[in-house]
Amino acid sequence: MVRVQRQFFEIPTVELAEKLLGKLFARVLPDGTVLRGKIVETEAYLGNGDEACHAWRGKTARNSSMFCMPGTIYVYFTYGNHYMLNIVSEPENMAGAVLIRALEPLEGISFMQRQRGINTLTSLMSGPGKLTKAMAIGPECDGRNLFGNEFLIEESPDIPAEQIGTGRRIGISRSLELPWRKFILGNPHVSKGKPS
DNA sequence: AGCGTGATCTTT
DNA sequence: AAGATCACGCTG
Repeated sequence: MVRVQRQFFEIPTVELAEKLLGKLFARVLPDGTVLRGKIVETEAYLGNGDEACHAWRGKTARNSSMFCMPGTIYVYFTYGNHYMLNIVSEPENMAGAVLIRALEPLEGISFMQRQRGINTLTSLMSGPGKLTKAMAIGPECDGRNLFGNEFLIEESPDIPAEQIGTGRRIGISRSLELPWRKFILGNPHVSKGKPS
């Protein structure tokens, strides 16, 4: 497996949301267990002009890692239960991130199933809250990055444009008009959530 | 379709 | 200090 270069993340956020489709997200646990999934659904969030973005009003304690260098990981807690995983984009001190909404499980599946308490595949990581639970990603991961030995994005061929679906983002109430959700058409691991 | 669950942010 | 909101997931 070949990791993507640092420059991979240094492109506009919406473009990055598309480029990440098909790439592999991997976590290596301290005991050497490898968890790996293919990114099949993403959403772009941009600090400037996007009222659905946590950082649209500026930097706060919660969203501060969104202002870090591209390739940083932004993890936050919501709805009293769920952690969300984002990959930070845009130059340092600018806010932007791509929410990872769904992964197709590839490796470490028994660990993931144990984490989730289920034994199916298509509902294992088909949602942003599900995939963090499956990969045991919590608040301690906020602010880490994809350049060490724990979290990696690995190369895989780009998804052809005709296989990429685009639409409104899910579960938000503002900036509904921005078509910044991207997903692989027909992939069974894409989340079942519907746009607002 | 309805609700749990708790941090964060806005408004008083 | 109180109230609203929330980049969700599960039951029914």
